[in-house]
Amino acid sequence: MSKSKRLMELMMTVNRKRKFTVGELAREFGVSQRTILRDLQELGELGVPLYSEVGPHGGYQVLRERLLPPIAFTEEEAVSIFFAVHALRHYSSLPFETESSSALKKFYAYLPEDVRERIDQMKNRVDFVTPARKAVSPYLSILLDAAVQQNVLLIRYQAREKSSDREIQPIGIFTRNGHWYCSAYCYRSEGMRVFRCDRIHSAIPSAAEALDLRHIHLENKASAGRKERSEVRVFAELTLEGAETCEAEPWPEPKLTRREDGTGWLQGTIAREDLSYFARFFIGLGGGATVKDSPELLAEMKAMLAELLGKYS
Amino acid sequence: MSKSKRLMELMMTVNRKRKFTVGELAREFGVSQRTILRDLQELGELGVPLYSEVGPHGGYQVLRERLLPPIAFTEEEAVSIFFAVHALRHYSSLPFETESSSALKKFYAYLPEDVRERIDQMKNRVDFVTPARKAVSPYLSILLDAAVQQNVLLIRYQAREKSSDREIQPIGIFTRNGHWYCSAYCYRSEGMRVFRCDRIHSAIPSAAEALDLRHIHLENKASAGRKERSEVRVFAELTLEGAETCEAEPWPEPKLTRREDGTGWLQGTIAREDLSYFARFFIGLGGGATVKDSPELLAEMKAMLAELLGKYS
DNA sequence: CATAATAGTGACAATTCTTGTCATAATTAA
DNA sequence: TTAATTATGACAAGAATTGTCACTATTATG
Repeated sequence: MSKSKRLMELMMTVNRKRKFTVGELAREFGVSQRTILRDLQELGELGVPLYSEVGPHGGYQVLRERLLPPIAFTEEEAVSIFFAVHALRHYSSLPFETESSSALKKFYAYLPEDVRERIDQMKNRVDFVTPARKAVSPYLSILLDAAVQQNVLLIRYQAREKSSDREIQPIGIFTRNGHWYCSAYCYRSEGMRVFRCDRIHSAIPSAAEALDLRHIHLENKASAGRKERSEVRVFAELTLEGAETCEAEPWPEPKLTRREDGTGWLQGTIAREDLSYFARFFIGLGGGATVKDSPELLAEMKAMLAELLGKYS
Repeated sequence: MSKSKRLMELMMTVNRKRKFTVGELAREFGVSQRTILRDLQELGELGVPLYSEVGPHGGYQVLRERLLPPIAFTEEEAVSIFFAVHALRHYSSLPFETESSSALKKFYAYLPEDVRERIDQMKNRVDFVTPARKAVSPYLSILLDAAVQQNVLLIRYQAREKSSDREIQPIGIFTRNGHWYCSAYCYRSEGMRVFRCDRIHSAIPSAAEALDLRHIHLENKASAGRKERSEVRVFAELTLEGAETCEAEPWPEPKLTRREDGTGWLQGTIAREDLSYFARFFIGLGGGATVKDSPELLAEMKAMLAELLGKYS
């Protein structure tokens, strides 16, 4: 094998393994240790961040940076990647150490000129908008780590006026409409809950024993067992416009069903404590929704409407 | 320069230029043509898809696939890129030839094992949600092309019940909350308008002469001149919750201002034709907003509230 | 402390690779 | 036809690569 080829393969091998020794590579490539040493030095000069330690259990390591081997991307693929990463700029908080802008710069810098030109032309003409929120969520990576490792956290959570401490076991985090949320099993309410991450004002590891919830994740969390609680039925008829607005809502319940013509209905049960939330939601739909059920919800809505009407008279 | 280094740089150079000749490279690298020829053959053996044609205006070309040269990404950067591209899967329509999933596969396949493991662990625990819409927007790439090239399109647009034909000159497209929108200068209303792309039922090139709107793009379109139309003032006091909801809204007007404590106010002017939209919006804010101005808006809101109250009595 | 496992250096000679040069084909657009 | 291209082969000078050997230095472990 020629030296050039060996160097390329060495680069890949070295990136694949986190740690390795000179002898190991020498055997693998069928050359002498001396040669590998020389090769490694050359790789270092070419920019691969190598670090070595002598002694038993010593050896070479590639530092935090990994060289991504040459990947064949088509122009379209490169454009997709660019805009996907570009879209992340709207987020004020991310669960990773916001390295996305440096990644984007590198990626952009290495693209062929003509693809770069195409991107430049498109940059101000395509956008993936996310509402820019001022609220930051400093605990995203802690929550995510806890979800991955299935640890229990003790959080201080600010709900409306009052703040409370609770132990939660995160299932995952997600962002919607500019806010970050954390799905978690809440030990206080003994069920799955969704917390808005910018309302979590502290998060520390808890000593509590974790439940085995490894099989539950963001895709299937709806099926997680929940404690019985006071629930009320909901049924609402929707116009086309009303149905479209509901489509954008994240809740698993009540469920939206749509007819051929675009209209539809919402049906399901909600927690009694969410009554006022849904009352306001349906009022916000205006003529787009006609709530038929339940009486409690209708009563809440009427009260709210009367109050508003009073306010503006 | 050693051969290995030259080969690496050659790979990058070759990917940057679309077309090149042997003599060109020989001059650039300061070696003989014979050497470059040998190098190119070696690059070919290493997987770079080279293609050559003899004769005048012949030369070498890199085929459709471009090799992205080895880029040093940190682990965090690679993770960011992965999740950014991963998030695109929520979109049913994209303005590029949806190559994002193949890009993702390649990218994933080439990552070092341990980063891949980390991603696997996080995959079901982080998500960037976008409401899944059923409506598709088949004209996205046509609209985008028109925006880039500043062409005029004749579209058939379905607004509420009636559909109409209009000539527009697209400024750009953007997605929010699961819908795609197109900002464009509308020749019929002689001003900037935003169209929902899934309501565009045809789009063909128009013979009309394009205006010079090259300086206008998504970031600054608000400043584009608009036709005089009947406007009404808006002023509303907002609680913290109300302000947060407003923050997520896309309109440039009325403007949101926030105080230290999180509360704030909305102030500005809106088109008279949007009155009922805003009336409903403010009603949806419930106690979160107290509208103070203008009388027309208040009247509209009162009427709407009364109607809703009547509906549920 | 001794030992073994590591990395790291230097020198040298044998070998292999690389490079430029020259000669020559083949192809093709203009 | 001509000029601009790629393409190939041969050869010799020179440069680079490689393995070997002999060292040194560092450090975890028993």
